[in-house]
Amino acid sequence: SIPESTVVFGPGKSPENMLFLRDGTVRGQQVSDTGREIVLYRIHAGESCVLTTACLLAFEDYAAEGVAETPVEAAVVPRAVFDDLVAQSPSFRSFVFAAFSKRITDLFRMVDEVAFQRVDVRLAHKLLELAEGQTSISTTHQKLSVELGTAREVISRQLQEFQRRGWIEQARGTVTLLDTDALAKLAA
Amino acid sequence: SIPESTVVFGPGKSPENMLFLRDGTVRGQQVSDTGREIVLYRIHAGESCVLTTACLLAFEDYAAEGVAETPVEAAVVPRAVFDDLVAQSPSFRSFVFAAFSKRITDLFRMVDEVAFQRVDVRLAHKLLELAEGQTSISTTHQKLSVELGTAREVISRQLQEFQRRGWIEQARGTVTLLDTDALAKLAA
DNA sequence: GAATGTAAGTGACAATGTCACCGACAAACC
DNA sequence: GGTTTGTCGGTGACATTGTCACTTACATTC
Repeated sequence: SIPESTVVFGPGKSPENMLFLRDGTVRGQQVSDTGREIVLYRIHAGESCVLTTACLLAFEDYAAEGVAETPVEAAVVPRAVFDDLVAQSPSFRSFVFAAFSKRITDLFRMVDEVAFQRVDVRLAHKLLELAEGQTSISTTHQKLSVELGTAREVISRQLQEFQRRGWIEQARGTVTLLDTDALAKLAA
Repeated sequence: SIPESTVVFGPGKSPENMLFLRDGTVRGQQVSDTGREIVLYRIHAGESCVLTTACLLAFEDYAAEGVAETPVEAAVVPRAVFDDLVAQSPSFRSFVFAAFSKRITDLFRMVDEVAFQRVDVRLAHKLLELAEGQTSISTTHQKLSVELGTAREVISRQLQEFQRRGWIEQARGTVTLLDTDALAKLAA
């Protein structure tokens, strides 16, 4: 069991064991020299934290970290056991390779978004994603800027523009979606 | 044997077999909806093309492609053989996992660069990388812009600025490095 | 020598990032 | 109650980068 906000892996914190999440969410993010941050991916229950952990073991000097976003329940698997499982269980093998594949394709998508997508489109997309069908989102401009890897001011301006158009309403710490259709149209 | 410029994998071209490069280079790149492109990584002799290939098999709808940058010699390994090798050979396993790790950490770096690094810094870095100790580089502004995932005009302006400072000289299709120290200092 | 295609230059403008602030709100504290 | 403190969000000026619509220069082919 891991409490919320624990740093699962990160600079100077390479775990010997592999984690398989049974419950909760781990957020993988990166901090740049300039102080800006970006969320790279999330690992949910049923998925493995192995991959990036393993990767970062191989290339130490890396400024990425994994943070428990909720309280987390995880199965701890020693490296030797992991290796045995990969050797002996075809289904475990395909699980591991699928996890690697997902991670890599997600990162492809990430590069594409950051390099080529407009911020307003990405923000609309992220709002709909965070809302999960609800109309109200509890978050700050700062947190949204980290999700997209941009600056807080940029988020503030974009949200103002969305508000001006009547698509959302804002209060301190919350965003309320008024016109999800319009947002979805922009996101597409 | 594969001739230069062959598309090794890409949209609508998912190979059944895995490739292990014996000679040559394969470039992995991505084309966005807007028409802009970016080079994601390169695979050299001794490395495996398996990974992204395998990944893209799992998630078809993806606009990434691999192109032979030089004539390529590669060993073709059927999936079943690959699976056997992973199960039976610890050294093959570690080779494969190391390759996955490298790919993922490279993509981390890529996201970081695209999201947070200035173009002039990235360009200086790329010029030094492409020069490989030589002083002359054969490339076009267009190709450099694809390397960095930016627009040609941006490269043209930056190179002009470098030239104005006496760091480089330009001719149609070539860039000559005059002051590598200055470039290295900017890149750092 | 003329036509063609690629490479590179240019200026205007839009979008995004950076900086240095300010004010508004909420919780905690006296 | 009033005050302090910290977080949250707003703002304007400016730098950097991206986009568009061209033009000019060079090299190859005909």
